[in-house]
Amino acid sequence: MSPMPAGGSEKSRARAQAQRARILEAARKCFSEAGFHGASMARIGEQAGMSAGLIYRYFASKAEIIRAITGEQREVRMRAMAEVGSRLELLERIVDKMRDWRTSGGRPGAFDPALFLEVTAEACRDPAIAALVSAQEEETSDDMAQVIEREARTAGVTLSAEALRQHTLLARCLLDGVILRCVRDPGLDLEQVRASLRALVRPLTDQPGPV
Amino acid sequence: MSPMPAGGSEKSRARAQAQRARILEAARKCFSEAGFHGASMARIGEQAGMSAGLIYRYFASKAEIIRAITGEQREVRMRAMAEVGSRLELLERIVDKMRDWRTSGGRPGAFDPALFLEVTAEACRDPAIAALVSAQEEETSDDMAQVIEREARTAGVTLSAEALRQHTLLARCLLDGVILRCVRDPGLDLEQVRASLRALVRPLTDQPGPV
Amino acid sequence: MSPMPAGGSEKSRARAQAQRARILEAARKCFSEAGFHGASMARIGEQAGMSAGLIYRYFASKAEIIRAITGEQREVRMRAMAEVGSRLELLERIVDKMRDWRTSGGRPGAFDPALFLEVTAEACRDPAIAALVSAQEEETSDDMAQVIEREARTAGVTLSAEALRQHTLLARCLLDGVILRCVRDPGLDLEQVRASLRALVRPLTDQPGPV
Amino acid sequence: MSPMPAGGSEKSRARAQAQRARILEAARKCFSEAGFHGASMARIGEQAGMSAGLIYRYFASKAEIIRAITGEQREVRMRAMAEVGSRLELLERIVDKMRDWRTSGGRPGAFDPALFLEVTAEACRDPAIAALVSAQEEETSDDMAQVIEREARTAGVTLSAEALRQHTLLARCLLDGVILRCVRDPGLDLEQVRASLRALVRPLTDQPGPV
DNA sequence: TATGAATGAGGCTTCATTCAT
DNA sequence: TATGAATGAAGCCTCATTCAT
Repeated sequence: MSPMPAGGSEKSRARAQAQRARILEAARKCFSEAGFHGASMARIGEQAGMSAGLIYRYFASKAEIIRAITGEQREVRMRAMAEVGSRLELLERIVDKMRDWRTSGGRPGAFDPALFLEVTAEACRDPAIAALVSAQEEETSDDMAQVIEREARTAGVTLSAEALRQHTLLARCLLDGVILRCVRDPGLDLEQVRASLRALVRPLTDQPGPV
Repeated sequence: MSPMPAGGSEKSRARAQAQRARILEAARKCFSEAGFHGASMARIGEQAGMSAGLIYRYFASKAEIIRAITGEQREVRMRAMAEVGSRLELLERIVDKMRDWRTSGGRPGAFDPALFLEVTAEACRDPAIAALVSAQEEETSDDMAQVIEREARTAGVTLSAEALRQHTLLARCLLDGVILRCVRDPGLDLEQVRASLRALVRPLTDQPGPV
Repeated sequence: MSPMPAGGSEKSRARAQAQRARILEAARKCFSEAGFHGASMARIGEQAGMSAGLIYRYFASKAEIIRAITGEQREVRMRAMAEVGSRLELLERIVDKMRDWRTSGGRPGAFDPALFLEVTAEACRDPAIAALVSAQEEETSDDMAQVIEREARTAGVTLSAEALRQHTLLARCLLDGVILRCVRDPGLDLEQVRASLRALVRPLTDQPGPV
Repeated sequence: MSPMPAGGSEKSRARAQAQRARILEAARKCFSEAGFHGASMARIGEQAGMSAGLIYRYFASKAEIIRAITGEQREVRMRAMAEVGSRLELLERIVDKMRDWRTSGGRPGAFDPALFLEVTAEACRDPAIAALVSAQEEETSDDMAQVIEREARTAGVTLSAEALRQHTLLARCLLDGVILRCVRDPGLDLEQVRASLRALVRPLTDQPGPV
C-alpha cells in the first residue's frame, strides 16, 4: 500500500515520517478549504513546500492521503476527550473549539469541523473511508463512556450498563449536533449555545433519562 | 438565472417543469452517490435519460443544480416537521427515516443523509450555499419551535421564551446528532437509539432544562 | 445550395425573401459584435425574432449566411461610391461613416468596418469567401475609376489609361487605409484625418503622380 | 499572469522560454490559418508537438496566447521600419513582404497579413486587444515619423510639425491600404502596385501635400 | 531524494444542426 | 411555416499520475 520501502536506515525512516507529516498537514489545510475533490495535488505540494511528484514517494495516491487524513481524525477527537471530567466540560470545550474555528479559521492540530464533515460525507461513498470512520466511532464512544464514568464517580453515583450506554449515546448526539449546527448556521450565537447547554445538562443519576 | 425563456405555452412550461424535475431527481441520486464534485454532468444526463448538453436548456450551470438541490432540502425538512406533535415523535420519525435510508438506499423524495452532509460540507466552501443553508436553519428552528409549542400546549404547560429557545436548541442538536451518528456508524443499532431517546426525553416543564 | 424550393406562389416567394432579409440583418449585427465564430445561430435567431431552427429553412448553413453577408458588402460599397464627384468627396464621406460608426455604433444598412474586417480576415481562410471578395474588389475598382473619371471630366483633364489606373490604385489604398487606421486606433482624431486629406489630395493632372 | 513560477534554474528558465516560443510559433500558424476562434488548443498543441494540456504550463489561457501574439506584432512592424530611409523604400518593402506571403505562405518571423487582420478584427470586440493595438499604433506612427524625418534630412528639406504629421498619416494609410488590398484581391498585380507607388510618391517638400 | 515536464483522461459547457410536432 | 427539444461533437481547461533527469 505504501510506496515507501520497508528497509532503510533509522535516520531515513525518521525523515520519511517527517515528510509524510508535512504532506498530511498540507493536505488537511487544502482539504478543509476546498474539499477532497476540490484540492489538487499540485496545491497540496505547494502548501507542503515540495513538488507534486514527490508526494507520490510517500503516498501511493490521493485516495491514500484521504484515508490517512481520515485516520488522523481519531487522534484529534481522542485528545479532546482525554482528561475531561464531565459531559458539560466536554460540551463547553467543543463550543470553545467552534469559536476558535470561526475566529482563527483552523490552526494546525486543532479540530476542523469542515474536515470532519468532508470525511463524513466521503464515508457515504468510499467504503474504505466508511470502515475507518465506523471503527473510530466505536472508539470515540468508548472514550465518551469513560468521561461519563469519571463524572459519575465524582458525583458518587453508580450507573447501570444500560444507563451508561444511554447517557453516552445522548452526549455523543448532542456533541455532534452542536458541531453540525454551528457549521450550518454561521450566525448561531455560541454563547447562547453554551448557556443552553449549562441549563440543560443535569447531574447524572442512576435512573435513565432525563433530557 | 434560469436559461429558460419566460414565455411559452402552458404545455411547454409543464413539460419544462417535468424535465427540470427529472434532472433534479437524477442529480440528487448522483450527488448522493458521488458528491457534488464527484458526479459529472455526463453521469447526471445519463441517469436522467438525456444528453448532458440538454441539461443546460433547463439549468444554467452545474452550480445552479447544486443550489436547486440545496434549496429543496428545506422542503424535505419542513415536510418532516409538519403535523408532528412532540419532540419524541419527531426524533422517532428521523430514526425511521434513517432506517429507510439504510435499507432502501434512498427513494425519490425521501430524506437523504448523504446529500444533507454533502450540502453541509459544501456550505463550508461556497458562500452562496452557506447563505442558503443558513437561511434554512432559521426556518427549521422556527418549525422546531412550533413543534415544541404544540407539545407544551398538549401538556398544559406554558413555556417562557427563554425555555422555548433552549428546548428548541437542544432538540435540534439531538436531531442533527442522530443523523450524523447514523451516517458515521453504519453499525449503530437504530432500535437502541430509539429506545434511548424514549428513555431520555422527559416531559416538558416550565423550568429550563433538564437533559 | 439554397434549401428553399424553387416553386411556390409569388406571394410565398416574396415572404421568403423578407425572411432572408430579416435573418441577414440580424446576422450582420451579431457578426459585427461577436465575429463569425463568436456569434451563435441561437443569438442570430433571437435577434431576428425567430427560432434558430427556422433559419435553416432559408439558409443551408451558417457558412451560407456568412457568404450571403459577404456578398452584400458589395452593394454597400457601391452605394457609397455612386454619385460621388471626386476622390476628396469620397474620402470625406468615408471619414463621416467612420465617425457615425464610432458614435452610433452601426445602424442597419450603414457601412460597418468591423464586419468589413471580419469578412476580409475570413477571406484569408475560406476560398469561397476569398473568391467573392476578390470579385467585389474588381467591381469596386471599376466604381472608383468612374469616380476619378468624373473628377477628371469636371476638371477638364484627360487621363491616360495608365494614369487612371494609378490614381485608382492610390485612392483605393488611401480609402482602405483610412478605415484600417480608424479601427486600429480608436483615439485617432478624425478631424485631423479629414484636414490632412484635404491638404494632401491635389487636383488631378494628366501626368502620373504625385502624392 | 503567467502560470510559470518566477524561480527556477537558469537552464529551466531557458527551456521555458523555448517552449513558449514553440507554442507561439505554432499558435501564429494556426491563428493565421483558422483565426483566433477557429483554431483549437488541441490543434495548436499538435502543431507545437505537445499535448494541449502542456500549453497551460506556459500560458494561463488561450486569451493570453492571443494577447502575446498581438503584442508581438509591434516588433514585427518596428523591425520593418528600422533602417529605412524613405517612404518609397518602406512601401516597396511592404510590397516585397506581401509577395513573400503569397509565394511562401508565411515563414516564421515574417509579417503575416492574415494575422494582422485577425488581430484588427479582434480589436473590434475585445477591449484588451483594442488597447494593445491602439498603443502599438501610436508607436508605429512615431516610427513612421522618424522614417519621414530621415527622408527629409536626406533631401535637405525642413518639415513643419504639421507637414510631418500629415505626411505620416498619409504614408501610414497608404501602407495599411496596400496590405488590405493585397489580402482582399489575391489577383492584384504587385508589380503594378510597385510601379504605381514609384510613380505616385513625390519628393518631400516643405509645403503640405500634395498627393 | 527531489524536480517539474509531460500526458491523457475527463470535466463543464457551447453550439450547429436535425426533427417531431 | 414555425417551434423548441434534442443530440453529438467539439472546445477550453484541470488534474492525478508518471518519468527522465
